[in-house]
Amino acid sequence: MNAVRTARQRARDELTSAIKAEALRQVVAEGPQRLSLRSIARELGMASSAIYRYFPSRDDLLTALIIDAYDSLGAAVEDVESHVPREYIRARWQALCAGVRTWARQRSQEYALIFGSPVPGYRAPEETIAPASRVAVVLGKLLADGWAAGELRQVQAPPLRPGLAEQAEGVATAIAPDVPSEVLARALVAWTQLFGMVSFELFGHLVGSADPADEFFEHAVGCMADLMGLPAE
Amino acid sequence: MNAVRTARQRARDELTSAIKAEALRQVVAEGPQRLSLRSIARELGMASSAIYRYFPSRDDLLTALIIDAYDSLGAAVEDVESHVPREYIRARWQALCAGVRTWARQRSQEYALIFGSPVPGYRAPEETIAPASRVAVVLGKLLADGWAAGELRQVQAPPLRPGLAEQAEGVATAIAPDVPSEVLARALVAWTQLFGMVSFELFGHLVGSADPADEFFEHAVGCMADLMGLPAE
DNA sequence: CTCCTTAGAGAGCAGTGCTCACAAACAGGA
DNA sequence: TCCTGTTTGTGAGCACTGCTCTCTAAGGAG
Repeated sequence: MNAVRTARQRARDELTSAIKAEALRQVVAEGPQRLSLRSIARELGMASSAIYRYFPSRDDLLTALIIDAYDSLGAAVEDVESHVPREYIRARWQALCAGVRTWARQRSQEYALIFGSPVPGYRAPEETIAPASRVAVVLGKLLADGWAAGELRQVQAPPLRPGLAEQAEGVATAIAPDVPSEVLARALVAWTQLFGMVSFELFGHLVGSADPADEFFEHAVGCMADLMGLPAE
Repeated sequence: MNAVRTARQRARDELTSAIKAEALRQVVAEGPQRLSLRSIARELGMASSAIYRYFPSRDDLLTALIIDAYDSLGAAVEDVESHVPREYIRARWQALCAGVRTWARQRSQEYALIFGSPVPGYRAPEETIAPASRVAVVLGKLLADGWAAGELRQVQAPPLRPGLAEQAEGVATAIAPDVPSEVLARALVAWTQLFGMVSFELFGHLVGSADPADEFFEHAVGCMADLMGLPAE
């Protein structure tokens, strides 16, 4: 194994990403349904069977795209959230939410790839876990900061059943040390609300009620901030 | 046109539902991806081209399944909710939520059909709207009852921007007359939370945090009940 | 009984994912 | 430098898909 990659390895890397790029192009243009290995091969001027030297199956190609999508979303959210001064906890939450929504609207097919219905029989492989949790990590940090600064208001809510308390504890130790499980349980509620709302907007379930969804989105983000006890501003 | 259906019409109706039944069987067994007109035809002992006398395309068959799924969900939720005494507003909300979740877990492929990513290029046709709103109607009624009985507590929340107020007003006149738009806006938040949570559970996004999700579900339902100002019990 | 509509059959088209045997190109050791 | 084993790319081929077309054979209404 050499630090200088061989010509073969370089070519392989290049073709691998060329295939992914063309695959992504097709998914964006026509949705994952119509992603076709043969047409990728055609576009790249190679035999369709050659693709299989790079991805063992169509599903594996899709999985690669999913990982990239998770990473892209994570990076986008990290970016917008990082531009908010650390002490403005609520603004950081708002930035996180806006980041998710903006990314989702700009790259709806990739969003659908991650948060839409999983392909039947498809089990998310190990390697999706880390990129998938990037956004959650941002939320965890923001809560930890708020808690450490003593800025999280007490919120009246149902007490936690022991199993849930334990689960929340587990999440805490993973991404938000010291934050009480009551807060994390409610954060999980806010979390599912956020993605539920974005999914509904993108998948057309808000047509006829809150579409366009800009103001509704802002309102919901505020409600959830209150639910988590984030400071007023 | 006769009240007595002709033999031909009877045969058509029967075959239409036989096709749908076999299609549903396949979707449940292997997911919508693998639904194949040819294998339906094979299973029914007919030529594949004959299917097209009943459904102009594969997508149309899927649309028919989607409508059935909406109706099935609506009926299930209406049923469990109707067994709760009318005056227990909070219990009715809990029943609604439990009904959605139970149905979703029992018929996850059909749930994915409705709330998963829509097929690209697919626009929900007119005829899906009515069955799609059955569950929403249940929620609307429950809120209207609570409001009429003066049981909805005031909840402190961000004020509504004019556009959202108008949208909420529209929803109100459709399914929950007289209920103030503030309440309905928050109900929409609860609504998206509910389906976001169920989707996350079904699609595996809670693995590693709140899985199994029973207690988390109960907690979230309670939080959302509070958000809407539903009475304590 | 006639005539028109409709249901079904079967061949065929263009496309798919994926496999396999084969031939080049490459990489590293002798 | 040659030689050998591994990688890459090829093209034919299999079994399948959605969908269209033409043709035949059954209803059903007058």
